[in-house]
Amino acid sequence: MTQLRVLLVDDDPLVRTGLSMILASAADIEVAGEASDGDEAVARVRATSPDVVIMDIRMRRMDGLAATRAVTAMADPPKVLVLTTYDLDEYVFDALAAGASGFLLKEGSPQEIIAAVRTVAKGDVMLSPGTTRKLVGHFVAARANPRRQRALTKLGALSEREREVVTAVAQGKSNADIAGELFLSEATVKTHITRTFAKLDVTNRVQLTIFAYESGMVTP
Amino acid sequence: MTQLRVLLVDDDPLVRTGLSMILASAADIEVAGEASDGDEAVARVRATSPDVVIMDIRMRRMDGLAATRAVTAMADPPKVLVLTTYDLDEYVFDALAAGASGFLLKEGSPQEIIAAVRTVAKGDVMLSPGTTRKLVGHFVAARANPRRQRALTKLGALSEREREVVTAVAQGKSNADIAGELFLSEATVKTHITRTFAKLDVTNRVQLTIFAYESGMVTP
DNA sequence: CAGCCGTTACGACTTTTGTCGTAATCCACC
DNA sequence: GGTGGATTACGACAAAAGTCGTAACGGCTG
Repeated sequence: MTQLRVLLVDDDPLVRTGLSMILASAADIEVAGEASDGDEAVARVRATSPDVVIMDIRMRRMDGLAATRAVTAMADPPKVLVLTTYDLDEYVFDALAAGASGFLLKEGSPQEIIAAVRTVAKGDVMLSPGTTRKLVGHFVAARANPRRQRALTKLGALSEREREVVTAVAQGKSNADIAGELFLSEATVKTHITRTFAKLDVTNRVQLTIFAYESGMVTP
Repeated sequence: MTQLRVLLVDDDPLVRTGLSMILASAADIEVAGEASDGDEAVARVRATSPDVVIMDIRMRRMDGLAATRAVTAMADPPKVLVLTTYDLDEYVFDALAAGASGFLLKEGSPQEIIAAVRTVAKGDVMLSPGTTRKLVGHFVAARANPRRQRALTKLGALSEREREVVTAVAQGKSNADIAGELFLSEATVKTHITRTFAKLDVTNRVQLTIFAYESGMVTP
């Protein structure tokens, strides 16, 4: 097994030194380089292709988020471990979206830091308990929200044909479009639509579209 | 610190015995009871109010998901640790939505099982690396999808007024409604809307609504 | 300061959407 | 075997949405 090569990116030399010393104590980890801002980080990644990048989120010049995006967009990208001061930072979700594999609290113990590097290196995600909870919360909220539940029960009231029509409406199609697609007259399409208005308790096709989105019938 | 009281729910007595023996080896954990199906589980929770319920997901009678929902809906609910055979089971997300705090693989080591109980007992979420990755993947997919990105750039082209109008449209309001709300004539509202059609590259208000949802301007 | 662009504003006209009354068809249940 | 409810179907009419031409106003720039 070869060494895990790590690139440190932080505009504070002290932080870099600290991390460097901590990582040096792990036999399987090697510091492959350092950078003090985002632009430099991208260049160093290109030059040294490390396994893991430890990236401060707040930096001058290109910020950590942009740098994370840039780095993870490269071919055969390294894993990015984001360095934050506070857990539950608002940046956390943005960082995940930017391609980060995990977070490192600046006050983390040496063991935690080393463990985090190993975790992301092997392809796992390293989240704090709080972040995980928040992520689950997001997910659950999106799926369990009461409006969605109500929407789902109503959905059962629709016939097959009506569901087809609703789906088409929710894609922004005109009645004429839908009629052509389903081989109906426009008049019939309208009947179907009006019936769904009553069943779903809405008054126009925009509200029908909103319903379709809330129920998960169609998705963004 | 008092003992962590655990209720075991599995229709296989052997599994219950195994778990019971493993948990007995932890000084801070005590098995408060056992149940062999969902209905019984709900009754035992009510009777013994445990801190943690270890719940098999596949059971006769009331299944584990329904039981999880029932249990977490109670007042001062216990944490539910779901017992699954395979990681990345499809049930995983349903279980989270049902209120589970974590998952336990049936092949987990005794230490892992004990650690999981302690983790959920203190309010943290216990996910396997694979599940966490999947969850993050979901989240990232929802936020980083290219359509959303395109939508966001177009959003910048709208004036303040236009954004107000679009938001109102995407809530299913009629032009007359919007005119009243913003103190405009209906004609003016129409002008604004038509202008946004051009800017956002859509042809009717349903598509405008779809845009608003995709861009995150309004959410379900 | 004149000219220009973008925003806000309006009304007349056209097109699309939505309502209503009506009817044929199918299926379940008496 | 028929009766009633749900589904699918249509057209005529009313209402809303959308188009177009036009114009006032503010700010910015040459």
